[in-house]
Amino acid sequence: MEVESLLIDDRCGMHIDAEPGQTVGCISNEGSSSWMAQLESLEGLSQPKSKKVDPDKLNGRLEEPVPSLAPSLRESNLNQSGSVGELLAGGSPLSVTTKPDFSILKGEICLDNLSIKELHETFKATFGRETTVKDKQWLKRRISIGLTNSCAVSTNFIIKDNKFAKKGNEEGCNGMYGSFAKDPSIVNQKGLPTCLVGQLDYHEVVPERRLENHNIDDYSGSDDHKNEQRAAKRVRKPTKRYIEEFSEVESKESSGRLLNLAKNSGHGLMSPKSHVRLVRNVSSGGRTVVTRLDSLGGSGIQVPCVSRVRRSRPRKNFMALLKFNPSGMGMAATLVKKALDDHSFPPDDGNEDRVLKASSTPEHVHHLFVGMPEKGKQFSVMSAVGLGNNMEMKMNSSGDSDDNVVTVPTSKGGVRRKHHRAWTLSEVMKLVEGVSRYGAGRWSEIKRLVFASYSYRTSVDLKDKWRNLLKASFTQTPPDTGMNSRKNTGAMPIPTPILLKVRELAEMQAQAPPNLSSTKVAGSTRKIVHEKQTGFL
DNA sequence: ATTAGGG
DNA sequence: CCCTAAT
Repeated sequence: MEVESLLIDDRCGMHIDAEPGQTVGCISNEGSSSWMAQLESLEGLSQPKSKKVDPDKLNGRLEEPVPSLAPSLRESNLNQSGSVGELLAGGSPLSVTTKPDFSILKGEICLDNLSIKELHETFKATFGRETTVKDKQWLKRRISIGLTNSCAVSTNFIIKDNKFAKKGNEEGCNGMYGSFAKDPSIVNQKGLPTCLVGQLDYHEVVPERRLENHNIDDYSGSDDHKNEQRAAKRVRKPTKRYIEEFSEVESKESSGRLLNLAKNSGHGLMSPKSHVRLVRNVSSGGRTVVTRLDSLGGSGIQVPCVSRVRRSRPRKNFMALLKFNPSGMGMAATLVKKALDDHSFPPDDGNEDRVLKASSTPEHVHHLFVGMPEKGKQFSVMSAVGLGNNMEMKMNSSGDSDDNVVTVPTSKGGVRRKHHRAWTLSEVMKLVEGVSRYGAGRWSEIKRLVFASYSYRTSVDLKDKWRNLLKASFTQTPPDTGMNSRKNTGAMPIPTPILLKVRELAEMQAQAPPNLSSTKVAGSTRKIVHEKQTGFL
């Protein structure tokens, strides 16, 4: 934390002196030339009098620093590993995969003043990938770290006692790297400056690491973790609830990406872009687990991304079986149940926020047979591959309480169930209309005829909603029951006219409850009901 | 499979 | 919304 704030401060302070439009902080790791260019430009930058450096000049001066820097490196045995010398001298392996567009990062780098959107842009410029995180603190921190690790630890900074400090202007590269060499605490076994090591890890310029699927987002890596811990406090493992929640949100925003991932990973053809943006973890089993960078606690950690699918109730008989042998099944039963919950695909649910479902398609699904000694039977359940990987986490992480009821905090204080779908006004109106047409109670009818397209509304839902509407209509319409407007529920208050209509229907149907006898005898229930109601409409 | 009602 | 009993 110290380091971070220090960095930000420095950056801000430093930037005040800098001319706008000037790249600050040696941002680019695009290639050797730019790297050196940045060093050079920074030299100028640190001097208040320096004016905007025009690109041409920069290029013209490119040659100069290289020779001067290289010798100094040799002297400080930094090039023992070879790669470092290469890295700094040219042909840098840096950013082989990642090609951030640092051009965006001109001028304003004082992260504190940036809006979320700007931070996003900066983030993209820094890491070459998008982010959906809206946490300003996190963004700033991440960008800060990114820039630092990138190569910002340039001529303007030296590292001393694990802390960054601004360096005098004309010290030159010698001084900088000299200090590295002199301070053993910041030089690792290979003699690499720790900041550079971090840089390597961070941008996975080392081929082997890339093969291990470490990438920008992967902070679970041990090495990265060490670096990370220095800047951010530890955070607890994400809970199941958190994971699910975030996954759902994310799935809406990046479902395309995820789909892309699923598709590409199967063919082993990841587009460069998606490679940068997505986090793919291929476990030893060869299973693909989608993970994502998370902002939990402000430090990036990798969190399994559970594909959200609208759950449907397990088959009744299945539940019955579970009940028959709740203890015998033990863990297995629970696991199976969870599998059902998370990976059963309803036949309908045609629209909205279900896109993700495609990413956990049957190919990733296999049948799991669970023996039932008592019954001498077997039954199969759907279980997604990869579930096993998450299973332990899913089970354990929910150690705190967890009654299997996933709730989500609302904008206000309260919490609400996970799979809640707020009733829209149009839905309510349709409901009312349906009731008026077919009568309250005929919910399967209404569902079929009016809510055919709303797959997520079951007849029971309609019924429940109607019940609520009734309550509301009799409650609220009179000059605001007792106190005015109950705490403004946050949910849309349902227009009074509709409520009135509801009450009308209710009162009317209370008087003339659908007498099955007559309707059945008459054989034209609908007509009767309809006629009665139209009179009031 | 539907409904009604309680939770 | 979920769950269950009663149809």
